[in-house]
Amino acid sequence: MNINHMLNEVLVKLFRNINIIEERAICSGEYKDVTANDMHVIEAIDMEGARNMTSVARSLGVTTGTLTISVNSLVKKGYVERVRSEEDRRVVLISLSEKGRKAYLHHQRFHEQMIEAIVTELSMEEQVVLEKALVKLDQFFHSSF
Amino acid sequence: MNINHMLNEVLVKLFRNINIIEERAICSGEYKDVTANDMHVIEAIDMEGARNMTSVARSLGVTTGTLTISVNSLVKKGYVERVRSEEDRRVVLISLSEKGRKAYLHHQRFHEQMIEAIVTELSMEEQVVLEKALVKLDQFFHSSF
DNA sequence: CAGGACTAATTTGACTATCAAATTAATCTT
DNA sequence: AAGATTAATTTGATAGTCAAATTAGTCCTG
Repeated sequence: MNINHMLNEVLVKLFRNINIIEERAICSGEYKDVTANDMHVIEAIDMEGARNMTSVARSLGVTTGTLTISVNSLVKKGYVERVRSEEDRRVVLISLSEKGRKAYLHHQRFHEQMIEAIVTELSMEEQVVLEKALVKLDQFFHSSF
Repeated sequence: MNINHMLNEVLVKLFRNINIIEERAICSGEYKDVTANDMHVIEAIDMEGARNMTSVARSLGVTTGTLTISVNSLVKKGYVERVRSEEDRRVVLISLSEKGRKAYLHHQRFHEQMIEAIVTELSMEEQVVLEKALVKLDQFFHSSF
């Protein structure tokens, strides 16, 4: 089996399962009520400061209407706080609650474990090659779409 | 910035955007009515022969109920054909129509271009390293979930 | 400074994807 | 032939998504 087939196979598998995999990782902890989508929103809001709906929606690549629904549920579950801006009362600022910040950090550990599992047993030179390949993949996506 | 952080960043980006990216690739062609999910079903049915619902559902990791809905829509759009098995009349065999096979091949080209973009400019030694890293990634997913 | 244009967010209506559980229909077993 | 099993579909519920309509607030211009 050549490298192209290998790569294709692994990438196809990732394409198909990446959400399922991440969902399982997210739900396997103490944060059973957090969906993969919820976690993406939590990651986008980020640890520090409060962001308005439009900018978070844009960085997630969804409409603000969609984000409103997601945030409704995250507020109800207690991960996110909603505050109307004082400067411009049209604007809604969203930020992570204490529980939200904890969930965020919990998920970061999943990412760290994943990276650890991959780079462990790879030499420095090999790590550099992997990085190079991933950057190429990223460029491919940016150039094509 | 160290290698772990870079790897994490690229992987997180992939995790977040991989479906959006593939969806755009699928819809950007002449097959505007094919969703990413539709394409996964088409890939699972495969070019040759007819497969029954249960086995396709299993290889997709969804329930047969879910697959029934997906196949309803694919049949309506003309990508998939449904035939009751003669040997066992409980069984439904699904296969790609001519249009379905064309869509499948069209999507394969996207995969090939992607692989090409990654492998190009990597030496043989580097390709071997990349393969090793991807096997690790795959193992991580299998062992953890 | 009032009316109109614009902007931010939410709501609404529609659709896709998903599951578990109930149902239907066919086959196998004893 | 009855009961158990199996394959697929249907049903009822939920999440995520968009486009378009709506609501509410701000800005601009005559």
